[in-house]
Amino acid sequence: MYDLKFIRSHEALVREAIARKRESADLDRILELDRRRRERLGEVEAMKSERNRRSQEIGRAKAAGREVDGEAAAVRALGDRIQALDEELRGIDAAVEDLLQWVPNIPDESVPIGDESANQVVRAWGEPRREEGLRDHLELGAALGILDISASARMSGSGFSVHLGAGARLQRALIDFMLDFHCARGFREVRVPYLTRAEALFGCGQLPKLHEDMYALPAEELFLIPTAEVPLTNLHRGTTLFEKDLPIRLVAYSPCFRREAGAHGKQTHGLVRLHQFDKVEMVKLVLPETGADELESLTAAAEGVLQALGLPYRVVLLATGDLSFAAAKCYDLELWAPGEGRWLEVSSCSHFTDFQARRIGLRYRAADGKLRHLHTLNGSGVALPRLTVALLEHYQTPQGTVRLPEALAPYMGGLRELAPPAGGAEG
RNA sequence: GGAGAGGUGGCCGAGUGGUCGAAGGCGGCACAUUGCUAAUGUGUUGUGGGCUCAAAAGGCCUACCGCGAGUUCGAAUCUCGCCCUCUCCGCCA
Repeated sequence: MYDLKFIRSHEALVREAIARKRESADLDRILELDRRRRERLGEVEAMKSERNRRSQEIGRAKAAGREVDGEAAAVRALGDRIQALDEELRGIDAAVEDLLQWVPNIPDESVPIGDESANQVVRAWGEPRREEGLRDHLELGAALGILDISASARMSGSGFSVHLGAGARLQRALIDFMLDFHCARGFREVRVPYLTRAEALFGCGQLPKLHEDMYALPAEELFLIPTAEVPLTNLHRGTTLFEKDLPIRLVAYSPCFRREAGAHGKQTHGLVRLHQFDKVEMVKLVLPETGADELESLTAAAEGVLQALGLPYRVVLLATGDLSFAAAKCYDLELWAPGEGRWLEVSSCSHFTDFQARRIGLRYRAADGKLRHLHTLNGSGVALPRLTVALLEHYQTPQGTVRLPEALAPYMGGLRELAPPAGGAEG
């Protein structure tokens, strides 16, 4: 969130950002309210100054034994007028606050302008399999006895999944593998709450915009997290860090909960879009001047996972219209899913500049002694269900088995291949 | 869930109606001094907002002692609500 001072002095930039991100923040109204606010503020502060001065005089007069009733009554009247003005001011502040929440982050200069069609594939890795007759993950999962979507549907409805046997272990193995992978590269493992308050979500920019996508527990005033980004980014909420403590690189596993309101359709079958899914998430808190580089290395970290698993992917630089509300720049990582015959987004690596830091109250004391907001970044490293889709579909063999990447062997108890259950027994 | 205690500046910790943005200490910074990255001395050191200034510096004003209301001429200090922490009891994976 930007403050009024910034918006006042960067009006054109903000106006452009709103348009390019296809947001609808009412900048004119904000600027008008800002003018009114400063006008009123000047008045009320002058009156407060007077009240303070006269109150002190009353104190001195009383100490000297003089009578003060008349003056006290006069100051009281002044106080009443202050109260009325303050109330008006509070109203203006609240209105401005409401409007400010809808002002999006400004896209970085390197971000292509336009809608989804302006997204740029910046690089690709690996050879996508494109033969005919490849099975999709649902067929493979059923044949191998490791995935049962209808079982989850019976108890929870659509948008959930049940993994069985080696399939369940595969999920656990992937989580462990990814956590180890990132920890070995300087990220600190964190275990986080899966329920947070609205403030934490607001800080990340999930609220107010994505309210409809959130699972809420009204009785507790808590929300199920849509991603571990929320607890990780809020880890140091409201504190002042020292420059020497930065960068802070965090990684956490968490389940993620999303209502995905209105998202049901043909491209969401199987594990492609779920209400609950597992994800390993990275978050960085960094110095502003290193933000751009940190985004590149963050993206590289997520790519590292995919490379270690030998899965073909491509990196997409999102255009302004596709960029999320709080992001200034974002790379999506997409895995090739041969059975689906399409690319699936498994990671989103974003640089939020100081947008989240302002909302969360994340500052650091710079070497020159000044307080500044730091920069936040996050990236999936990576999301499990679609990774599973790509893995099953990519490593399927003509024999109906699925080979497992060598990197997972230690996490699978040495198992190197998923095979259909023998004699119809359960896997 | 019940009973009690408490939340003050980067940290520790005083402060129960006025001159308190807040003693003292630690830490930080500057200078001085000492035969050296130690010790000592002196000074300095919060944040947000508004106005002023071409800008910066500076200056003036205002707000902030967990959060929000209230009492009062005047609130860190009194009252109410909320949040959080700690201790004891209960419950519990």
